[in-house]
Amino acid sequence: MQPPVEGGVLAEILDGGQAFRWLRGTDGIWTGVWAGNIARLRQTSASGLQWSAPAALAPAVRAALVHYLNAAPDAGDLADALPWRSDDHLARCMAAFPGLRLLRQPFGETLLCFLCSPTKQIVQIKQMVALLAERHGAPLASEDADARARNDQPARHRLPTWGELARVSESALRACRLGFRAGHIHRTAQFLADRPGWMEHTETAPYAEARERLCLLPGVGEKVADCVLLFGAGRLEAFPVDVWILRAMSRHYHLSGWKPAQIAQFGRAHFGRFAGLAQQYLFAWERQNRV
DNA sequence: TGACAGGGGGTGT
DNA sequence: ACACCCCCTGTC
Repeated sequence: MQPPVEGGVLAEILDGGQAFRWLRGTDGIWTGVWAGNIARLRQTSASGLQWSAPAALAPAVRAALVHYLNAAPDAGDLADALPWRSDDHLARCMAAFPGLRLLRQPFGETLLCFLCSPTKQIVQIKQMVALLAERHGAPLASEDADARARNDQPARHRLPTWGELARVSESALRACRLGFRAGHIHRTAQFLADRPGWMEHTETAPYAEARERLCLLPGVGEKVADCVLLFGAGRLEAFPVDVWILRAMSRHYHLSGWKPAQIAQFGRAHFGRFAGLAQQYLFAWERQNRV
């Protein structure tokens, strides 16, 4: 596989707020689950990456992983197309996180994870989705039950589908430490159950239409909609504005006092077609240099 | 080791 | 502007 990253950038990609289902073992190996896939990733050198998967699914996981990590050889071209030549702060962010990239996660799973995200930090979001998977998601078919028993490890589960979530009570969701997010997820599941094909249509609709449709869902506002489109649908024009981006734009672009919607519009205009990638660099830099 | 605030990557009213 | 829900974290 094409070496995707350098240094600590792998952690920023897997555990920096795009995805919530990667865990780092004490040995430094990352284990992640998405859709029916499970993979282990290890940084072997400054820019080398090693992966493994259960033997039965290794060929499928290899293909899925290349797509998921956005690791095609031309992935770097996207970053080069950003206006770093005329934007000193962006250039600085890009230099600090060489090889940073946007994941291509399953659309429905991304929606579920970001419905869990409001006013929560990464550790807590990971805890919620882990409970959702464990209690309401199907066990991964590929895992070797005997090996699990020997290691005394619990089975890994995929996240529940929206069809599965539609059959889970709100109180059962609340028991997954979701707080007020349980109602949002419950009502979104009912909404989707009543509208077959709604998600598929939304995933493939033009950006503006897809964003409007997502905002119809309970608990989805402009920020969450943009995260779902950016991390779960490959829409690089999406520019999620959270408190970190608000802070970054205030500090480095002299836009203090601007409202999130204005910042989003500015971001798309200033950074161009791949504004969402620029957002990810700014976000990573701001979070690393938090006060 | 344990109790106790404080605040959190947003949305909806 | 404020409630929503409650878990993590820092502090005593």
